[in-house]
Amino acid sequence: MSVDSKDYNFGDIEANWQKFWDENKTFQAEDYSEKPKYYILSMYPYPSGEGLHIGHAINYTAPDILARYKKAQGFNTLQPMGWDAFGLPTEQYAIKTGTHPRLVTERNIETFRDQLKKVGFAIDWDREINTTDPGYMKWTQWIFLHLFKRGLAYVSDQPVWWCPELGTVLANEEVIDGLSERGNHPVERRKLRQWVLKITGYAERLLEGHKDLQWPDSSIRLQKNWIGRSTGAEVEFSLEGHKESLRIYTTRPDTLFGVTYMVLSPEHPLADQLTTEEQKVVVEAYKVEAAKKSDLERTELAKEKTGVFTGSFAINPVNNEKVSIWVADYVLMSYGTGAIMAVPGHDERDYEFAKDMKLPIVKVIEDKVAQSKGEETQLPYPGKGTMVNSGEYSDLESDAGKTKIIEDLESKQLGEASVQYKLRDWLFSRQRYWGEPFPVTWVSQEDYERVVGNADSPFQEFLPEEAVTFEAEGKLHFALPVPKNQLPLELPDVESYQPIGTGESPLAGVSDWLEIWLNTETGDSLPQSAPKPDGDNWIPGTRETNTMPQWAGSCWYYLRYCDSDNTEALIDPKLDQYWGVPDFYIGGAEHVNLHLLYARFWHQVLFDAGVSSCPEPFPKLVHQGMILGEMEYTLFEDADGNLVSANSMEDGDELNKRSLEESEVEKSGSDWVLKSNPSIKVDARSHKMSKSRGNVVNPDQLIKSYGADSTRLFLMFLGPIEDMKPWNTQGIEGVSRFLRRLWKEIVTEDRSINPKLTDGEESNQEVDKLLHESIKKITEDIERLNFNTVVSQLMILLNHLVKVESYSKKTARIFLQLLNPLAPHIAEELWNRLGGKDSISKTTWPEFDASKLVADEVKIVLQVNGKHRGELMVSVKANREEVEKTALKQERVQNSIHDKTIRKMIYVPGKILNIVAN
RNA sequence: GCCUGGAUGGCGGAAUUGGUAGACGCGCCGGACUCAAAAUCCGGUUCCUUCGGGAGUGAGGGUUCGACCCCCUCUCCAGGUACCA
Repeated sequence: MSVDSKDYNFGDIEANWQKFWDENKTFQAEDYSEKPKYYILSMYPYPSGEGLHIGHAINYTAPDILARYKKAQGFNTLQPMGWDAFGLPTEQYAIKTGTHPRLVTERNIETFRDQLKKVGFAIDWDREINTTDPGYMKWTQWIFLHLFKRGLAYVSDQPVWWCPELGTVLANEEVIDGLSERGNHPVERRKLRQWVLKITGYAERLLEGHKDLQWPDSSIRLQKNWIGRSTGAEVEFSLEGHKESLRIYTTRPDTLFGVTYMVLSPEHPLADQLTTEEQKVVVEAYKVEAAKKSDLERTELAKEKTGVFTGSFAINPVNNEKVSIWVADYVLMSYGTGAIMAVPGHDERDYEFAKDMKLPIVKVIEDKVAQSKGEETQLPYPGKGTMVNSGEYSDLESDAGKTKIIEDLESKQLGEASVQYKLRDWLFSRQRYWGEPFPVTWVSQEDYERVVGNADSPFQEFLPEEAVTFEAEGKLHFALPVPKNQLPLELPDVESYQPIGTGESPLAGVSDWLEIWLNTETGDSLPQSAPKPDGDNWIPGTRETNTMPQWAGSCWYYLRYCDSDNTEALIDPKLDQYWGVPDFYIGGAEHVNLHLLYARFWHQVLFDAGVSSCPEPFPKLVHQGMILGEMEYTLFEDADGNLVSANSMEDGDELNKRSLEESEVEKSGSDWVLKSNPSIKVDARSHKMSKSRGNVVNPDQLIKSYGADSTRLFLMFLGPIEDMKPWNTQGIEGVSRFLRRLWKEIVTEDRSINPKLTDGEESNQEVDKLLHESIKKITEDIERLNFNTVVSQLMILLNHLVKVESYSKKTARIFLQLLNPLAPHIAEELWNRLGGKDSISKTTWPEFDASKLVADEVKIVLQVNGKHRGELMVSVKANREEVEKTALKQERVQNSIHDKTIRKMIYVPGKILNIVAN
């Protein structure tokens, strides 16, 4: 099995063992194995045309080490791989080149798979999935139907981000500062028919579920903030001269006495009614202006508050005071009730607005901290405190007052406690071709009711309690689910993937697919271009033209790996019982508020539907840090060619940048300066790898020059997996040298095994001790994912082995087992040459022998007043008195204490003796 | 603004419970081998020093016999988020 070579010929060795693993299915996960299961998952890649990135390599190497280690520990490990293959870049490439996206996708996957195999991952390739595969898509659509049936999917004509350049609508998350996340094109508001998923219905569950998750605290906090639960009250304000009342949401009912005006969002339904004749022109103009304003302008730094008076007044329910009602765009329609009570004394935004509009400001909360210092409460004071100027509630503390006011309002039916979330429902449709079609047919009300009335029809399974409808040109359309027997609903082949410009997807132009005759008995369909078949079971229908966003497929892919070929069910319940959900999930922290939240939502629905037996999809989550490009040094020049120090730049300065070589700069204090002119500071930092910056490191190139093992080792040696760390190509020499040294230590010039390796047990005690220390440390470090120190320890061990006269083959084999998770190819090869049968990947992880770790002597560090003053080797049995006596005789200790009196001595057995003297 | 992380030699990083700061590696310096170079091997490498020592983990203070580690204040960097009432 081994390669016939006297040198460390990593190219042949790696190809040989990769083939071996493939052919022997070494890393196949076994369904229903007796062994305990361990399911390791990494976020699957989007197979872009650019191929594998060094970030992918590091992302997949860490879990691969864990997978190989767990396998050696006796687990039935599952490490799968798949493709998140729907998506915009592929579609855009198709538009540009006229190639079918399916073809582009296949090609890209081919490349990615080859590249991943060349890194040598212990993946069970038999379970590979592809979100664009109809056999996969079927179940994505099936899950959508579950959401549909449960009333969690609805259609809404709503303003969405429309990107003219991309010809599509984007989700809030895909718009950053008014520009598209992909491509940085400007976006604008446009109203379009959209599918929306009611993720807000699961907000509470999503928060509750957090308590059982082993996630980084910061990620939990991020999701918590994103969901943004707040508690307060909804309060009714009656309106002067109107029957209706105005409902507002506040988190601070304790400030009700401080209300001096009210604000409606410009889109508020009562805005028109409340506008008096005299104010009509002003309010109308303001509303038009606000509607035109993009969110880009709303989020612009200059947050000057604007607004206009409606001419109407509201009555404060707690004190019957009359307050003016305004319209202002600092109040959002999409949060709370779209209207607020303004308390300028205790809210910064209201304060700012009140100042500008010269509205009254009242203090109703006393800042106790200021008070205790004898100072006045500074307004606006948004904190809690003692209520003042609040009638019968005065002198109560904020929290107590809050509770009491809510109670009183509730008893008078003027308000009630209320919980609000920042989280919005999930805009779930895209106007694209390359995505999952919605399994929905639009039919007339009459036809819909007929289907509903037919208890035997295959449509029944997914009919919602309340019909999903939308109105267009005065006609109401009803959403009929595509029955399970008709899934998957596949994409039609089209000539052009170009957006048709109306905002609708290219599918809207494919009439043979779009307009159908639908059989209400069987669910079958025919294009309307064909004559209508006989019988009144055939009704006309129109398919949904939106497609699902890329998130859809990734919301549940981890379940499919457990049963990737099942055509009858998403997952066999028995396999769900066996594999459950991943025991370990790793991926970028940037997915916390999107993919990870969406997937949790879907999973909870699938749990409710009985598809999964686990309440949460990802019980343990780890993020890997980004790899930055190599350190770059930048020099700045002004327009006249004068050098400018990096720290003295102003924002508005127009400066030319020039890249410098490392040899042109040096460090001075904490700054980097120009060698030729040390008064000029240069900018020194690592940047995110990007094509445009030209600092992308290609893993193929590294593997070609150094081998997959060196590459893997180096990626891990770079630093802790969760940290962001800069790349440094030179550094790979170190680990490469280490593997070459290892090779030469075991294989001699004539291809035989180095004669210094002996048969039988290890007879060198020092070697044995270090070996067992290494087993212990490496085992613990892998468990803690500290792979960088695993590499260090292996280096320390090898350095020692190289130095000693001889050691046993047994020791060498254990070394290879410890190395195997990180550098599996060379480990397999040398294992084999040392006479190992089969594959090292099938061997059991070595255990350390604690008895080998104890030494006869220990080193005691001597300190005087906490300062290092030498060290002492003493027997482990030495008692305190002996150590103290010997220590005091030491010359360096004597020198430091001779003119002082010893006050006390602190002794930590086996570690330290600190003599306190003055 | 708010919420998270983080800051240790020229560089990446180590120090697991408060106990020798700088493991391991890169780079650099010196040496061996070589006609020479590469590769390899050996030694050195935080700073200052009168060679006794002294200083030192972003800055300043505190707790402690003893602090990279705990507490307070501040600076800078990175990420997230932002009129959410």
